[in-house]
Amino acid sequence: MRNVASVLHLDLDAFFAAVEQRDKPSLRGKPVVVGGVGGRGVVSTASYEARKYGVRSAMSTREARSRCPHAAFLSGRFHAYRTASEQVMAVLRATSPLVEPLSLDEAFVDLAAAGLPDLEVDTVRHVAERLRAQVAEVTGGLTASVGIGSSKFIAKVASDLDKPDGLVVVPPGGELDLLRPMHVSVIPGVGPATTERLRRAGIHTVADLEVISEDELVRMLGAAHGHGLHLLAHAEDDRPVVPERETKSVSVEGTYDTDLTDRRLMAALLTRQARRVAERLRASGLAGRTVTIKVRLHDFTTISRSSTIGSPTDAASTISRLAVALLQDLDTTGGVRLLGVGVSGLADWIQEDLFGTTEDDVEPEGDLDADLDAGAPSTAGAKATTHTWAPGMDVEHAEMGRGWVWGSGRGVVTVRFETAATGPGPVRSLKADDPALQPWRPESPDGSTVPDMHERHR
DNA sequence: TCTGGGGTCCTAGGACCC
DNA sequence: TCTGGGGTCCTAGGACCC
Repeated sequence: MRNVASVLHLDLDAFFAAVEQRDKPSLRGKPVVVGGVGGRGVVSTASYEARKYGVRSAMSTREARSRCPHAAFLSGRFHAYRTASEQVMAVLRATSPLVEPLSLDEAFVDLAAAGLPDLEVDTVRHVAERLRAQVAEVTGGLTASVGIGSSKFIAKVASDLDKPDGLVVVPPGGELDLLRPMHVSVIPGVGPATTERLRRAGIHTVADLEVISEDELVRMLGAAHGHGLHLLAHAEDDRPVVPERETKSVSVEGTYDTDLTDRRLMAALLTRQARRVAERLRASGLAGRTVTIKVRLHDFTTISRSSTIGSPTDAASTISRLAVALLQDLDTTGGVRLLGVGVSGLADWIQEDLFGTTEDDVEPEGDLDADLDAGAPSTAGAKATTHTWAPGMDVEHAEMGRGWVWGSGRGVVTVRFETAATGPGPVRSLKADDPALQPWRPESPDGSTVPDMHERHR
């Protein structure tokens, strides 16, 4: 917690529904529900007109229809939402370099990094009013609710206090007075399960929580959660605003309108999902070692199975083969309502098989593999070297100029390049004799660090 | 015909290594 | 023959968030 109100939280009001109303005037002033429109869909966002009828996020669309039959039910246009979101984030970033998006419609802004003359309440309030006006201007009239406080927690609570289209600044020193009467569920991380456990212990408000010892909370909720809750109950929150967060996993899942019973169909659906995961991994320059499938049975019990391979992959064929194999071990009698595939254990580099022995559905637009094959050193600037290792042999990294080659196993080498054209990133589809090809430089300042991966092969 | 999709973080147990 | 801990990795499940 800071001694000034310098953390801002901005939340776009009923965002998806508001974009629809903006783009289709006939929907303005009317109830609009955006979400899954299929038999098993749920509400993503309800306009304020629809909320009057009790329609809420995460409610099943069926229930929303029964509560508000005359609403417009829309499945959503994510491209439009992303565009609007990017416009808003650009406005925020023009105010401070420290902007942390939480989703398409929400972000924290660190005003301490905004270069303001001071961080007095009046000053930050003016900044917020200006931001809200700019948001409306660049998005064609979308409104946002803003909260400002001495921490993320307080800013987020504050932005909720005067929705929609509101602005609340919590002056430093006023945090506990604000929180004490509130229900424990205002604390981030306190969901239905935690609320129920606390309720059984007679704890309902933040004030109730405040007088419980940390030890007691840790006993009740576990180390991490108990400790975190104890801090937040005392309004102690030093979490920084972090602009970039590393992706940890990529997944695709789907719920089907009728339960699946045909295993061949399930395998085909997993394969299609694996392809989409692979596409997204490649688009982000990522690859991962752990493939996980998720299976939700007819009775809503959810099962996951994972398997981890020796080196990261972004190949649809590898991901789908592992996914389908994981499914084989599962009993799905009774039917499956959801299937999903995910990849985690991500690295931002890729292992190539130089000898072309894998079934890979990657279409190499250039033929980096072939050029590196058989020890053929490639090219200008890159000077790639090929090594062949015997099974079980220790593999060490080999420095090549300012770049690196890694490898493990027989005949497999991992190469990471960067090009003048694309900047850092995997460039597997580039021809090896492309003059733009430069060896990738390790990111550590002294150039001596190699990824952890290496340790595993020794 | 209750209960989405994309994520993050935590826990607990077992394997394995030193 | 018995008896350790500590650390890391992997797996499965659960809570939570938007």
